[in-house]
Amino acid sequence: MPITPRAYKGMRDHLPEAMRLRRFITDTLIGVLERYGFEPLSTPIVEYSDTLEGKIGDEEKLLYRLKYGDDALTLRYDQTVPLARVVAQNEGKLTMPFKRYALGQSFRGERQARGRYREFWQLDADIVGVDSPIADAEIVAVVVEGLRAIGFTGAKVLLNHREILSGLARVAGVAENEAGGVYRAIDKLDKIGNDGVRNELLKSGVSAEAAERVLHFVGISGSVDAVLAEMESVLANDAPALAAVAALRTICDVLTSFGVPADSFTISPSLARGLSYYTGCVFEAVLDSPPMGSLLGGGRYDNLVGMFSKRSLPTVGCAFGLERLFDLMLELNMGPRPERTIDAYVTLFASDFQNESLRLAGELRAAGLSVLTAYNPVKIANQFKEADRKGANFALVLGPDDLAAGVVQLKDLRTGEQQAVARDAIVAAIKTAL
RNA sequence: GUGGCUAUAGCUCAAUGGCAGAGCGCCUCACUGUGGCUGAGGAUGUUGAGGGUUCGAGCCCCUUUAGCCACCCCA
Repeated sequence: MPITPRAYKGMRDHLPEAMRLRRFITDTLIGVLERYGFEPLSTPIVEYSDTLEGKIGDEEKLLYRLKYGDDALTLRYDQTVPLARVVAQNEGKLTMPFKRYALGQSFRGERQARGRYREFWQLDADIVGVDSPIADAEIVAVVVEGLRAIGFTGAKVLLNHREILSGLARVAGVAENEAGGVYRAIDKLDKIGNDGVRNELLKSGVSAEAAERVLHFVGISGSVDAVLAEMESVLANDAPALAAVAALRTICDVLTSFGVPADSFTISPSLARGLSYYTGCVFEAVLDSPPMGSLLGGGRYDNLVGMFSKRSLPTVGCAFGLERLFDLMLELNMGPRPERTIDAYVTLFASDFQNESLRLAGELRAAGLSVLTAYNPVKIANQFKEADRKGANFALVLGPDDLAAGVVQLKDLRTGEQQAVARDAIVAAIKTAL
């Protein structure tokens, strides 16, 4: 009795057509990262459980646990904790600052929702071991450039800073234990509007007066310079928050120096992005048009990567979530058009001549072309049909007449034009016609 | 975690409780050395799974699985 074939819930197969788009996304992004000097890193999908435990609080029930003999193992749920482990384990071999990118899947047993899967691929980029705002700016630049390179030309990065939020809470007179509720509330500003945020603030116990101060602050808008200046005047007496404003100013200056377009980044006082482990700047990439939610996020977390190390390892990074980018690009019909990926399809005329055809295929492959051959000398029309469907640019025929004449029939499947090409000139003919 | 919606051919979807269909795709032929276009023909279903009501269930009821949407939460 055959069982019903099905992929495990929350996990997906990617057929060749989908994989071509996914490869386009990751190849393009990696190209950008390598221009910024990021180096590739790969770590195992499985870690000892004690490496991952205790890092994400009550989310631990989402972890996939494995047992192999006496080994307690866990599938990684992100690529940041493994980064911390590998950095600590190889301190002598890595020169700081360490700029690495890592492409791979992570696993969380979450209930499925739009854009959220139990197996998800991310391309993480982090700069470890330096607290310079230049590093923050590099990460933001990579995000802008990367998103635009894969086709999100309207992508924009919203910037804020953890210490500015803390300073806001202090200046507005919000009790320390209410600050979390404030961050959660203001992060929804775009979604629920001013009144919605006010309700949430009051509901979480913030005084009406403090709520109004918070609302005024998150309403600050305008050019980068104007927003930063206004923030400074509101935060006038809060030294850590003022330092954070200065850091944001430097980041924006550096972005401008890098040539990052001014319309691709802005300061957003309402951006909170969770709170968990960010310690410095935080950012989020959004789409202006069409208006979509967050594309990806990132920021500075100075206490995370050093957790297995004696040294302090300030880190800034981001993670391109492949699932979200992929789903969006499919939905918006983005990405390169399906293209022909096979250079040549060599037909088999008859078993008697198949060695000649296969020898020809071998020569084409040796010349660097991607080549398919027929496997059975079925009716030639069907072989042409298959060549077309597989996306071959050319179909080649070596029949008895051609062998006698010392030629190969070369048909361009894109134009329908066919010519007889001398057997020893065939590689050159294909290469020039490609 | 809460609430709602959906599941029918490979795909997108129809079908008053009464013979399971269409479009696209697929296969064959027109065309025994030439794909796409056109025309003619053909195949395809345990109606997600399990149970129940009924003379009779794709349709109604229960259970289950999976997916989608909103909320919650959030790397």
